[in-house]
Amino acid sequence: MMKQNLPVDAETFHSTILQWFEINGRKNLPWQLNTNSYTVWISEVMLQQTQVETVIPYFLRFMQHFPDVESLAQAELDSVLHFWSGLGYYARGRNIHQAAKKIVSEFQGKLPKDLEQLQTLPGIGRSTAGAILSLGHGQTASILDGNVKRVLARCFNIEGYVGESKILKKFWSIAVQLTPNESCQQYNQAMMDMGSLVCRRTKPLCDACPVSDYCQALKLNTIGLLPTKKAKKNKLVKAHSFYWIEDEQHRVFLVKRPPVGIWGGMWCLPTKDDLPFTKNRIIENQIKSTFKQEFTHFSMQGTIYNLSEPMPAFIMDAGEYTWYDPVNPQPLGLPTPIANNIKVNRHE
DNA sequence: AACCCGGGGGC
DNA sequence: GCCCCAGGGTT
Repeated sequence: MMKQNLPVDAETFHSTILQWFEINGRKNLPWQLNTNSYTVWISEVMLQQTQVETVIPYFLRFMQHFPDVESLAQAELDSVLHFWSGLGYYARGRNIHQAAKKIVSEFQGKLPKDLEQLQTLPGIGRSTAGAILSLGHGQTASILDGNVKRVLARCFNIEGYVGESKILKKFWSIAVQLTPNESCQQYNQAMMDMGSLVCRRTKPLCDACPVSDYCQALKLNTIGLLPTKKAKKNKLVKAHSFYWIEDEQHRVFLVKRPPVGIWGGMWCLPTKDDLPFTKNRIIENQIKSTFKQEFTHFSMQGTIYNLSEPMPAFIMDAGEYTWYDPVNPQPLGLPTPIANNIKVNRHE
């Protein structure tokens, strides 16, 4: 892996971090008492997407009922998920149960002491494997959780979203270079504590930071920009056509949309799907109006076409429909852009 | 309401 | 290898 020149001497960095940890680090969390690879594993998986304070009671209950790998492996999945209930990301609970069975059947009931073997267990990736090795087995191994990423991003001014594989490799490269052979356990714990207690996502406590002297982001005033956020995904713009059909009383033809999917169950101007016969009858200059509606995953560019020809009889075979009087409207659910356009375009 | 978080899984 | 997903907490 490409070596990068770090703007700080690694040993100086370690001793500063460890010194801070002695005084300020977390040392009395439930999984830090009687620590073993099993407690590290369970707590680290719980901590993957959940904060320390939330995890504590779950961890204690879990340990009471599943004190070791064997008890977990023998448990019913329902029981495991029961004690996971409320933590979220229930795949973690399923994974932990599956992994326990595998540990019993393939690893003699003991968590492997090898990075690659650990990662064959469901729910254990590179960072969690590193945590189990360093915190649980006292070995030298690197970790890279969200807190460590934040500390590294700022301290070494690493730009780029960590979701990109290129950037992730860069983070791992630096994390590995900084991982000390001495006191690796304390160092890893210290980096996580630093990230969550000092180098916080918002309102970081730079005055209390042990490495503020080396912090590139502090020097460059980029703390607030790092770590780089996920780029706003440019949404797909989808063009949708709607058709405006009026009867003699200037009522507008609406159809009820399918119960699921976008605007499920709402009343809407008909689309091509509702009026397949429209295909050859649309004349471009008959556009009545256009609108744009933003959704989470896409933007809808809507075009409403006039369709003033006499209604073919077979339209009555269409799905659920109604004639909607915009002046004295029925109490129906209409999507906002459709309702707005009907209001604007209604015949007075 | 937007954003965050490690790993799994589909493609 | 890339992208999306899960869900409760924080801001």
